[in-house]
Amino acid sequence: MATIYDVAQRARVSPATVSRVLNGQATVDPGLAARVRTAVRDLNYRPNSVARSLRRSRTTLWAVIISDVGNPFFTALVRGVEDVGQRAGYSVVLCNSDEDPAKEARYVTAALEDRMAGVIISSSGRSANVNRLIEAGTPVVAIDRQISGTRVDSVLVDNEHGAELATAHLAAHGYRRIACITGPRKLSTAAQRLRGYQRALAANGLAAPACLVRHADFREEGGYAAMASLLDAADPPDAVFAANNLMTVGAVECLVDRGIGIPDRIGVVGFDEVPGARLFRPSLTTVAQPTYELGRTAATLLAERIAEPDRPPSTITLRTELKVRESSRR
Amino acid sequence: MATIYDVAQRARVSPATVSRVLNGQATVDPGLAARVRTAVRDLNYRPNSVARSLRRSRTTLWAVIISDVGNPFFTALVRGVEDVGQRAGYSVVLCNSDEDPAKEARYVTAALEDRMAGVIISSSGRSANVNRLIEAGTPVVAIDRQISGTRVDSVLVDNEHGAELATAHLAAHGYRRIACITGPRKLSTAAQRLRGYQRALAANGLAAPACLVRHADFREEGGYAAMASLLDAADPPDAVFAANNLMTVGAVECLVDRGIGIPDRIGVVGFDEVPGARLFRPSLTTVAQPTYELGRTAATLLAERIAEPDRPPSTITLRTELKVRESSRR
DNA sequence: CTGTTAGCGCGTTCAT
DNA sequence: ATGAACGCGCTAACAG
Repeated sequence: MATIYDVAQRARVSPATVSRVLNGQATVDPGLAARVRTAVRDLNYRPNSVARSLRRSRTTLWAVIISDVGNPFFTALVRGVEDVGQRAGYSVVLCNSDEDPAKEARYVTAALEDRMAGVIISSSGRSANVNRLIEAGTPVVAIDRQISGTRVDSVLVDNEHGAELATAHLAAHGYRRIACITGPRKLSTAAQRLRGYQRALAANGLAAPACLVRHADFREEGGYAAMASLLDAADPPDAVFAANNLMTVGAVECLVDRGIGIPDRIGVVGFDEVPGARLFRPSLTTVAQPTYELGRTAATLLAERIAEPDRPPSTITLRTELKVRESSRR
Repeated sequence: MATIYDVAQRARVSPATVSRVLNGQATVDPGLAARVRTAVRDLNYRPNSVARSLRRSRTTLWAVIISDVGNPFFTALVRGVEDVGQRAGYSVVLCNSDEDPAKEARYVTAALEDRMAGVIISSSGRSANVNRLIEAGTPVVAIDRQISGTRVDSVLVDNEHGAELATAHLAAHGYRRIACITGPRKLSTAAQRLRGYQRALAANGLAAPACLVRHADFREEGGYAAMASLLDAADPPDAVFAANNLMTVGAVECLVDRGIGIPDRIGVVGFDEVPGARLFRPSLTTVAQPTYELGRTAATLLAERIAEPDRPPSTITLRTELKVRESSRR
């Protein structure tokens, strides 16, 4: 593949002039510039961005580390990141950690070695990986999940408030034994949504026995198993709040399999919009998150931090919205 | 950030020795190797893979260019690519073209400039972009969609056969006016699935009037509109074969909105598994594709081509499977 | 087995 | 406004 020297030779100028024409910084004689552009076209020249990155000591790559590419929540988010990133001249490397801290660590290592311009991460728990990036001076933005004990730009949603609204809504519709299927203990989102649930119960004078709470894995299977376990308990619930989209699907599947009517025998509210929800009857009440916006915001924050590395970290919290549909009204 | 010279100085060896220890090619005196490893740890040294790539004239990045990150078909595929790629030492850059040839062209340019080690592409129609890659000597694998007029490694599924099975199945269950909602004319998958549909009709002695065929956009909205258009026609169908997953969802939504019973008034079969299908009653009959395997196979092929650039291109066709469920039996 | 040297392709001084 | 020379960090070739 042609190099800048080949172009220079063909255009009878120096490589420096070619570089100037291509990057449009300094002024170049129009005649020479035209010769250069012709030579570029003739040789089908593409600048080598590896050499460029080495010379400039910076790349145009962002890593987005998420825990599940199969979850529409994350793909919507990635789409938001990508749209903003591409506009700012960055390519996005999608890294799927599968909720596995070891895999996440490998991606962080790769981001470090590739000298990525920035990282957006929805971390699977511990702050160690994020700290490695910060120590190396790599711009980072935490998205969706909070990093405890580390000051870092973050884009979150009002998890506690959303969960509280969802639970209060169930209480307002006469449900009394409201269960909660939340996520892994280590994840901030799971903890915050559980807290919102508990606060709503307290505010409505309802008991919040531990036997109505399940910690699952934020996946469909986990939601199914948790729902089954709640139903098999001594005193089953009459409503359930599931703390993410896939677990909501699992829980509903379990109810359908057992022929338990929604919303009559059991009311259901899920956190985050559910894939395929439109096909399901009754339609599902959910706490909607601005997923695409989440990605856009994180990308914007990352671009700003790259431009201004020393400014203090900021946290942006986006609002959720309760979408009342049929699954929660009896 | 520390360089290989910093490490060499601290370990009192030459940079070349550090390189040898890190890459494990040549043999190095155990004592020196230990000193190097200590220095690496002390300085928290990370090799600069930009410099390495420049020196070696090759990178460890693959681009996967797909048309819709929001479609579970593509995310499953990407997951397969990524799993194989990571094992072979490659990171995967996910590029979402949104079915837009211009956006696809930009990603191809980026892949070229970044000297990516390889590209896996589900191209949105024309072969021009793929040809640019081939001319530049970049290893390419076409996935899901065939590239016409260009010899290139390809991983496809037996679209025509799958569509034929689906349509024949509807005919066998007594449906007589079977419609087809297929994709954009330019896409090989759309054309092949349409041909399979037509062949099955012919084999079963059924007419195949053009008024029963719709070309939509492979998205939910398109499926919905196409279904509506079929229902509003003079002589509506009693069954429909939808040529991809999202259009199936759209078509079913349309039927639900209009209160048209499935499978009694209209039988439904979709190509590719449908997101959220498990929640839907009646359950949907589909032509299942080995999506994850598709990705794995393409990645394997790409790795092989990188190792052996001059071997003749091969095409691998994976099998689909008809999953008979409730939506097609009356 | 180890060190010295050169160069991957580019952008950026510094002269002119 | 243009060109010559250097070096980003690394690894491969060669010498010792």
